[in-house]
Amino acid sequence: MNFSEFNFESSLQEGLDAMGFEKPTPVQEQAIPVILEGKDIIACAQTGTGKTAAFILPVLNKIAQSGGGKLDTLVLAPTRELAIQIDQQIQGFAYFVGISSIPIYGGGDGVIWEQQKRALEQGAEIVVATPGRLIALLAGGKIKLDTLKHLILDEADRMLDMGFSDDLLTIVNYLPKDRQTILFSATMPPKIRTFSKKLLNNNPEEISLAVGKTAEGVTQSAYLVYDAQKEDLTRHILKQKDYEAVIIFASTKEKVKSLYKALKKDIEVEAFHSDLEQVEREQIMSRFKNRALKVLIGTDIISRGIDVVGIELVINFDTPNDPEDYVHRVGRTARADSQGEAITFINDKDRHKFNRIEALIGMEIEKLSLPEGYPEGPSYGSTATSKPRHKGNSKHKTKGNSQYKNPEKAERSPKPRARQNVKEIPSSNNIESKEQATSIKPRQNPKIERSPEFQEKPKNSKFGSRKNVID
DNA sequence: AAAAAAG
Repeated sequence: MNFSEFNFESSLQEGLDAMGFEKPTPVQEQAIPVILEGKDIIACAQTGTGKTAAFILPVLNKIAQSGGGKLDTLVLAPTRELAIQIDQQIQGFAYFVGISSIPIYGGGDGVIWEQQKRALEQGAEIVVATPGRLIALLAGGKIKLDTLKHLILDEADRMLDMGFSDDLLTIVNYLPKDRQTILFSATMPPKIRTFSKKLLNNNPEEISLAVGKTAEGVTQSAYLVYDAQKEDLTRHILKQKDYEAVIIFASTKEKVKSLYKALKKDIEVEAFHSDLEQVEREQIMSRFKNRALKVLIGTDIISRGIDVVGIELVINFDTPNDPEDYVHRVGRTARADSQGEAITFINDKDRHKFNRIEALIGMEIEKLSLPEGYPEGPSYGSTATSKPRHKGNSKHKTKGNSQYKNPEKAERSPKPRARQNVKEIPSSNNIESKEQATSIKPRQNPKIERSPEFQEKPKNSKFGSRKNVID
């Protein structure tokens, strides 16, 4: 299969040639003909599969055929970063067909707001938006969507999880009934099905690609640790290699902030979460994408979709609450067939969460022994307060990052251990006392200082020779 | 149970 078989307009095909796009990914191969036909579509596909190109290429082709000049397509995304990124990718393709796209999202201190208003006045065929700001614009009559032909919902499951259901219905009320609706979702829970009935026409085409799978190029492993050991272990891991691009995920904004404060003393890191100013978010993301920043600590705001080429290591400082989030976090690495590493910290309370993750991805992830000199972490198969639990899922092991691998521990089936009743690390333990000392330090101002050299604009991806697996 | 998104 080759892109040329879709019979795109010559300008679009030339663009694809110029960008080095030859073979469509599976989701592109399945979705593009359906969208070209004009049918509504529900596509179950994960990030990293080339989703953006899958929906935008056929849409661009249709706009090019119609001559453009009118607002034609609305793309909705759950986070601002995702909206920005989708817009940039669209611009990369749209350039070749003389079509324009603008991003619409909140935050930004009025500056971004002004830019967005100006862009809207100039007009564009495609708008990529987060729901809140778009509704504000619609309500204020600043944007008209009555010429719209295509509605695309990206990460629909996430948007519903985030409580956007009502917002989406509000937006849809502003749209013509006679339109094509394209829904992408990483998962297909009943909630999405019910919801899609409200937005899509009677007989949408459904396509589904492998879901809940982590990329093959990712070496996954985990440590059983006490919370007090996590920070030190993070430092240890970061020292093992001269990593160029690492994301550390923590489960709350407060955890992200406190880990940031602790690590920034001797490592150049930034924190990424929704409490930051939008300009800071964009600057940090830009630095990270440009490799000016090597280590980023973030909440799940950056777990989905964010495409940074060449992330070598993902550390799950906290076990993700939602098994789907594990797949998404880990999916930040090993993109576009590259290699990557994912290490998850599991504390005593997170064991059941991790079991659910292993069930979702259908394999057991190797539990590594803590490095030399570290006190023993919690045991996996039992808790201090309950009877030892059997761990049924003794499936095949993943290949290990054998750096700290203790074969004896990795291979044996978990069983109650001599130390299993130790609830916390003994107070004589060095790590424990050191960690506690850091954790009771007074809060610092969460505002981040920026030096002027980091004020550069995001890199334009327009002419980048990016592969078609970005989304 | 927490994350994000409109001020």
